[in-house]
Amino acid sequence: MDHSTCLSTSLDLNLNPLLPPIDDAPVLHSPSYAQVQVGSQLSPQGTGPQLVEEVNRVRAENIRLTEMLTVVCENYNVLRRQLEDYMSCNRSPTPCNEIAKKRKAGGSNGSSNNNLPLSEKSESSSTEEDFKPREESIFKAKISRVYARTDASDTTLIVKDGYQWRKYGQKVTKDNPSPRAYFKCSFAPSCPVKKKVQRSVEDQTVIVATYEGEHNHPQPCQQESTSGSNSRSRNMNIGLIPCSVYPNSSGPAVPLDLTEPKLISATVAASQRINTPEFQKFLVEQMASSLTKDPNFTAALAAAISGRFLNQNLK
DNA sequence: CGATTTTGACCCGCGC
DNA sequence: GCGCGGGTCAAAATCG
Repeated sequence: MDHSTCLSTSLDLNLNPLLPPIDDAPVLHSPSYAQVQVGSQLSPQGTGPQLVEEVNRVRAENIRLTEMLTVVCENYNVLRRQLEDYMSCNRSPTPCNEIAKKRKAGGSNGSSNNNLPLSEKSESSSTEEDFKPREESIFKAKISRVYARTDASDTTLIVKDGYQWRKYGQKVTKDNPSPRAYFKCSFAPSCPVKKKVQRSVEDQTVIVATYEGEHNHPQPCQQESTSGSNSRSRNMNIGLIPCSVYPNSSGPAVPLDLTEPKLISATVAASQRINTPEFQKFLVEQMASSLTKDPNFTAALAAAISGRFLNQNLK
């Protein structure tokens, strides 16, 4: 993605040149915005040295903002390359270990660790040492939370993450009246991933899905495989849409865009998806959204654009 | 009939 | 040692 693309498509500030200057804009204490107000109130007849000086200042501001945008886009490209590098580094099919998973030493089935799937048997052996340099970051990725908003009337605990799950238990926990559902990946025992799904205490329309472990296989689900209300595919959920991620930032582990657990746990699928136009567009939108939420940036950009309009009018 | 879900029972860690 | 609570098992039920 080049800079021009970024600049031309992503910054939807709703600035319409046909519209008159916004007078009821929120109070901004940015000096740039103050300059716009001064400039926009100048009458065409005001052609003194003061006006020339003002125009020059706005031009300089415009140039400065253009440079800022260039820097922002360059930073974006750098971050994107780093993300791609990270994805490719984690493309190894070796499943990562589950955190501190304690299997019963002698369970009711009398089994020992010999019954553990291969991915778990390696847990305490060399694998742990092999990944020691990156141990901390990987372990943080082992348990992740996804917040999905659903209908309050929807009683199903479904989080659309693209993987197929098999429910193996349900419990009502002490701190939450809503039942907690326990799922295993349908590829178990070869895939050790589990997830717990429960409605949020604060907001019943929000489902909190806690993932443990990482999938060692790509997403099995295809769109056409889930047609109808087949109960056996009820957990074969397709495509966690970014907007379904809980946007509230008050939570301790709100996954946003690139740290979204699905992307981390399914690095293979993610690394393929990152090159799709949809993902690129999503990244650009996220970037634009972050920028436009910054009042200083918005004010400065508005000043630059207004200055350009003013500049054109004076020509 | 096989795959999946449901749900009560059981296991086990932890705090007291 | 005991009770509590979260997590898991497994038989029965359900579904297509």
